[in-house]
Amino acid sequence: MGIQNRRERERAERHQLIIDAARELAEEEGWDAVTTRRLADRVEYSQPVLYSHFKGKDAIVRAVAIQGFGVLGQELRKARPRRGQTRLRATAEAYLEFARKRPALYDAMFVQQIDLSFGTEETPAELREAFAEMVAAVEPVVGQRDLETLTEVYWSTLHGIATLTRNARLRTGEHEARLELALGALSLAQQEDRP
Amino acid sequence: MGIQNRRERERAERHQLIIDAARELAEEEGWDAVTTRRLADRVEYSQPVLYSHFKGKDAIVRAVAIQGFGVLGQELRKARPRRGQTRLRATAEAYLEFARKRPALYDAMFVQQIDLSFGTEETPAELREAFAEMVAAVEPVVGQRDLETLTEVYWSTLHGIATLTRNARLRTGEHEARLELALGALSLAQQEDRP
DNA sequence: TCGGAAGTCTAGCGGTGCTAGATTCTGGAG
DNA sequence: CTCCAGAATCTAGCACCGCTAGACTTCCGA
Repeated sequence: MGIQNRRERERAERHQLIIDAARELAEEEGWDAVTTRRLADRVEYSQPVLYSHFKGKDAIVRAVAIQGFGVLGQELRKARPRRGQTRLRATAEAYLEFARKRPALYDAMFVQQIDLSFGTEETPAELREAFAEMVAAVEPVVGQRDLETLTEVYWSTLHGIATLTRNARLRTGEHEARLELALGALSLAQQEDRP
Repeated sequence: MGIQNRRERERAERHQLIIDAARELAEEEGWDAVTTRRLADRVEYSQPVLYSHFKGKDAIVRAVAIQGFGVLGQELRKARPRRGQTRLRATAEAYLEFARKRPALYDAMFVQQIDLSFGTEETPAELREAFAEMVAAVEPVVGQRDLETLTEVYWSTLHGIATLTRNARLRTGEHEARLELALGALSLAQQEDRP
């Protein structure tokens, strides 16, 4: 009994060890460098051990991505508006900073194909919670509009800025101006609604 | 002389044949299925022939992407506003339709890493022209704002919607509502500026 | 007619994700 | 303490990947 317990605990630890090693390797050298051989080397087990924990490489990336949503959720939760700053802006800045500072993690969450759908029953809690933070940020400016839809637009804008910036498709150095314009646009309707 | 001419012509035709075959294969089975072996099979030449035309596989994807921007530019140019529709909306709808109907092409342009930077001197004409169409769509609603920056925000929003929709990260069936909200937000400042 | 250049191919390198089957380790029964 | 079943782990290999050296074939011009 106790032995079984220890084994399960060790197994869970190794499971997490693999996920961490994959994330670290990706953050150091990009996802192209994350091969099953290098990953196995890093955790000091042979390749087949990976397959006793995950169905395949995709499942490992997927696990990294889900935990990435957990980290994103934390970052957004921590982002409290500074003096004179709206929550909409504080959250947006935190989101974009996350995308910029952890490109490999963001990649796993959004660029690598990992078959992770939102808004269905089996959506992991991490995803739901991160989305909830964005809903809360949008709520103060929603006005007459539909809250969830507006949040999706807000998120899309941030995601678009994040990815286009990364691919060098936007002018550099205009980051602040873009954010200003984007947030201004999303908020303005609120002012419109006031008499 | 005439012989040299014919050879160059044949070479150019084969160059385009390779690009078309790569695009078609990607559109049929996704970019994962585009291997140099299968591509060589399809154009009925051996692998090394590909390398006499392109530096490597990346260069082929890059060529597909650039021509993709050409197609996108055409689609946006064709998209004239219907009765009572703004150009901002007509262009947005054309953009999103392009992303939805040609996912593999859109992938090459934005998801596959192809080292294709915007806004520098060596930016291909196709990219510049597609961007110019978006600038023209945004111009009527720019108000006091900076035109290029607003276009980047517009583009980011569309790109975000396109990619998140594809990865099933947004609710299905709310497409129209999202677009309505997004375009409304981007346009509203214009009305604000009026006395 | 024939030599050389241009064009094209075969065969192979080191890598990939993944797995069958051999081997080692472990813990409880006798 | 010994032994063995089953769990845990590894070695070795498959079919495929991007890419290329070097052999071979084709064709033009002297």
